[in-house]
Amino acid sequence: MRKSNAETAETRKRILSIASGMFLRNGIAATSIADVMVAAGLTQGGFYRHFQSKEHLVADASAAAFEQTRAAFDAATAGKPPREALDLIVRHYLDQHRDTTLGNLCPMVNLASELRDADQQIKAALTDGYARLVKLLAAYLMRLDYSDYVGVAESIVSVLVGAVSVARVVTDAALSDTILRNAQNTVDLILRNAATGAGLAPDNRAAAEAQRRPLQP
Amino acid sequence: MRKSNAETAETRKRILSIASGMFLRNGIAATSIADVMVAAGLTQGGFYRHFQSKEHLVADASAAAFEQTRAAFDAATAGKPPREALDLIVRHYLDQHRDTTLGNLCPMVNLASELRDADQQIKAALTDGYARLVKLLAAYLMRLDYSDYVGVAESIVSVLVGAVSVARVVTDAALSDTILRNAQNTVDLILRNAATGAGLAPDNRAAAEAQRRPLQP
DNA sequence: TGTACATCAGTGAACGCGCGTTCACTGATGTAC
DNA sequence: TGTACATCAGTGAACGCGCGTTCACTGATGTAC
Repeated sequence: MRKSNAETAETRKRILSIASGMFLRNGIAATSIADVMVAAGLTQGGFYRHFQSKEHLVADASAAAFEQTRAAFDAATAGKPPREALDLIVRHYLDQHRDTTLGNLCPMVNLASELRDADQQIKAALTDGYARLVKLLAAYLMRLDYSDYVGVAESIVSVLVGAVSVARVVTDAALSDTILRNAQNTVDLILRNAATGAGLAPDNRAAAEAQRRPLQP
Repeated sequence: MRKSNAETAETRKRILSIASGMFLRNGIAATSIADVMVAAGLTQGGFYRHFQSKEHLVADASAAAFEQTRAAFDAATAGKPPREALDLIVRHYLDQHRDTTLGNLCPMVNLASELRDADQQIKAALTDGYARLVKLLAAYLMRLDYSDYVGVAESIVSVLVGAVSVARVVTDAALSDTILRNAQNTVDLILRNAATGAGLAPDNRAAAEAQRRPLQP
């Protein structure tokens, strides 16, 4: 029953994609290897022809999920003016709470606390994915002339991750909505008031200084 | 070997407190009933004299952890002027990343993704704890005359939760530090620029309007 | 191009382990008189 | 206050289950000649 090399590669990809979605939607501990393999139309024994262990799968699936999120944002915003692009990303990110499509689920929100004590390998994948996401935002912010564009990007991501995390755990749907709306307002406020390199309004000078705090306090 | 009623109540409290700390520090799935009971100086069989199930323990422990976080903030800030109190809370919250004392660990950060699909009972405990934390912040913000003080409090909590979540998962210590510093700056920026009811600087009028977006969009 | 052997994707059962939970039992505490 | 019985906190072993992983096996694919 050996499969051709092309088929094998595709099977691996299929397992990875299915696992990624199941991990994000249901959590890692709640998703067994057998669950994944059955969903992929295979039996659990075959898993180890493609991955060394569940941990390796988690690492690869996290990276894939991050890449998918990033790529979706990238595709949706390519060619758009930067401010509009940022708005789109923010809105899509906050939509995770309702729309649980694979492409719209970020591992940072959905797996963070479950992966807090995970392998270095797994955390490295998350770190890398996070850095890429920040980079994507930072590129737009740079074009909008923010002086500390990476810092602003990181701040925005913190707001997004925090809001969605909280919204997902809270039982009251109205409260979740409010939290997500407040997050959107906060991002707007950051974008309006963070320091830009050129054309600093006098009122923003102090904010600009604060934003530029030295790295070692 | 029956224990007196007073002793029994204290044993229950001890189990709860130990479990709370272990859940926050190591995660729920990684903490077994036996682990908790041994740490409490008992054997696992005795657990069920105090709690109906692990899920009940998780719900109670989450509530206890939230209450401890809130009480610690409350105690540390009582009597301080509101702006200073807010700064203290923010700094303490962000310190979770380094200082993993029980009183300094928030369930929202440390358990959120693990509890995403938990019992209604458990999520209700988290929702309640979150609401109390927001209320604490909102009380100070109200005294500082912010018009949407609850919204601003929720925004600040989102920033804090997000930043600590990300910082905990990222492998690069320097990156973690930067993220936490950016979060502090973001909170400062929010506090500087969110709309206040009285004495609105002309430059903040637009921000004030944006902040007051109607609840139903 | 064809042949012969090695490889290996996938199967399905089994293994071993840890975990939540149960249970019979013990003996000190609580309580009713 | 004292007595007699019921209660129940805590023990330690056992149960049952699900899970990650292993394994012997099958037969199609890859490869060396």
